[in-house]
Amino acid sequence: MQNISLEELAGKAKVSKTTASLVLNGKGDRYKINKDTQQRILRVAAEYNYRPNFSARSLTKGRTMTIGLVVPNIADSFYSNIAFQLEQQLANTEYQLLMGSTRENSEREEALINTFLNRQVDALIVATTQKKQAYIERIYNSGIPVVLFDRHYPNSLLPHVIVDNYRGINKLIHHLQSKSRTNIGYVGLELELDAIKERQLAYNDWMKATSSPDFFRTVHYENYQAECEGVVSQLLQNGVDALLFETHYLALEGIKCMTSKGFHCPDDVSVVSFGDHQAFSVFTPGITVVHQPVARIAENCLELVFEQLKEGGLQSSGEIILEPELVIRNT
Amino acid sequence: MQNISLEELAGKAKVSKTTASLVLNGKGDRYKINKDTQQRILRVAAEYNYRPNFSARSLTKGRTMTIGLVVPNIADSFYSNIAFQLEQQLANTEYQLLMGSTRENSEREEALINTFLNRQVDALIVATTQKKQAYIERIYNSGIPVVLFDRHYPNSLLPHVIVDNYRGINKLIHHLQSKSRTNIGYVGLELELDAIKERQLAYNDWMKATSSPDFFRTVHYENYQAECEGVVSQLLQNGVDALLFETHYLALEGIKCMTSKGFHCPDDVSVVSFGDHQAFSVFTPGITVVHQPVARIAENCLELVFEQLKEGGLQSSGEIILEPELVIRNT
DNA sequence: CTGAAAGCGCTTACAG
DNA sequence: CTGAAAGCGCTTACAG
Repeated sequence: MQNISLEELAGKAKVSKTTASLVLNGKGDRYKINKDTQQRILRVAAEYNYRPNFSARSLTKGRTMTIGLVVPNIADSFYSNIAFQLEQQLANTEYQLLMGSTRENSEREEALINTFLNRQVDALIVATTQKKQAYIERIYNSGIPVVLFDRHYPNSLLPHVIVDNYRGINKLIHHLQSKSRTNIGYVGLELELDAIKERQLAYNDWMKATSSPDFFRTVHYENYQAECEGVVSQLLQNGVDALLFETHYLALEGIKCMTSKGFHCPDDVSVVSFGDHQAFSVFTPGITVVHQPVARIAENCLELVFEQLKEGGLQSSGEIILEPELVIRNT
Repeated sequence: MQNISLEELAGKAKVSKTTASLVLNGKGDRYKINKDTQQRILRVAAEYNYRPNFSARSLTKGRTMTIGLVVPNIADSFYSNIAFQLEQQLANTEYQLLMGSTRENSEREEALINTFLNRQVDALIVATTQKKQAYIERIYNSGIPVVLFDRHYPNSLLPHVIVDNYRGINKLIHHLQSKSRTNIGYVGLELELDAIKERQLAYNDWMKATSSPDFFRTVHYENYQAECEGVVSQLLQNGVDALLFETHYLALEGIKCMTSKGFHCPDDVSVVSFGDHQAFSVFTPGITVVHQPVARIAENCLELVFEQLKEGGLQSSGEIILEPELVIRNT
């Protein structure tokens, strides 16, 4: 098990480091190394369980075969699913994922990216706090592949894969209307994120267009549990007949509050959510949601990464907008 | 942004690489480098945004400051929470996490560990499929720090932090009994894991001791959703008044089936789960669970890692058994 | 077909 | 107080 070096390996196989290295890297045939010699080298390598030193290889090749993943919270089911997908799709490549959570803190985001850069990751996939545009652009412009997902910077050339947030909310509202709900409460987050703003805009546009009552409410990310409770009970008193949650964890919190107050879903008030969650198909009634295509998002992120890693660099526009899909359940 | 090397940096600061390296690594005072010289070096470093090449440093120091985390599934809330905790607790250290999912496939586990080892991770934290004892022991014995969590190998010296599975199930059963439930159905997994066996043993011991009817059932990991449905509806027909699920995702699936069949919880049948889930406090009624102390598990894993990394190596027994905590909700 | 040698970018004895 | 030099373990032109 104890690592032997290329040099020792070469010694035992009675060849030079060059030859050993060539063979071990599958270039034996190309360099017309004797079959016997090749066999010998391979045998010795197997026998001593030779592990090429990754740091040394990275140093000479200038690549670490590592991709840095930065998300707000890896314990959040959306991001952990993205991580899982990325990892699975990367499983048959040489790439590995290094990851970290920002907890929506932009300082932590910068520190994390910085750490990853210090480690010479070959690319960065980040769900940004959207407060580090200049910093990330500087990195991107210095030649390091970057792809943003879930959140992006409008008016920026940074490659990104996002979901059509506006349409997502629209779909939810239309669905609710088809169920004859008109007093639709909206529970969102107080965050400076474009993805969030888009969702809120969709609701507000609808509200104005239909002259619906203003049941638009937001809570703070850091204290969403407590605030959500307050907002929901207030909305309930105001007589909403539907509650639209901007994100899955708000919906979870909201449902908790609703049922604790004895309100029934969907009879009293219908609940829908932007973003799915394992629990939503388990609840009775099942919660209708707009689903974010996790596997597709991961796939597209990697496509953009590899496109940048390739010779000519990014060829496409670098913008991928996915359609969120309405999953109709019982609400 | 373009990286400059130590050599260039030294050139610009008009010192040798040695001096620059010393100062940059905070050893300036120890080596009594002139204050002025130090200032100059630091200034140049800042000006050119010097990033020491991590691969080069790893190569010379023989350490990568990287810990490999191997779990069955990073999208599983239990493991993603562990990952989050590890990452947060590691945030003020130089260590980073590299992670991968085995999907309970032991071949994939070996491949993953192998990849991590190729990358010279400094330590391994793994929730093993429990089919790779010899392989992992060989690694451990070769001097690489390893800590197992969630699953371990009984009769092995591999350091591990686990939960008292037997007691966990016991607590759940006692709780159910205190609610006067006697026909307790058990839904578990068909997996060769000690953690699982312990849970099942606890149920079976209780069953025999109390001459309770045999409502012990298992499903296959790969097809648990479909099979769970079958098992649960059968148990329901058999007239159980309580359902004990061996793990959170089985409970989720079971509840779905139960409610779809019109059974009410806890009136008709009370549901409890080994392992908590975000949804369980949202459901009405709240699901009583035995909670796995995620933060403590992560903390203890790191303690064992660092103990092994330290000079003398492991001093403690290397076995940490945590108590699962009963969280009583409405069931 | 195969080897000697340079180089990747650091750190750290060793000198002075 | 500071520098020249060796060495970490690879890869890859360059020779022959």
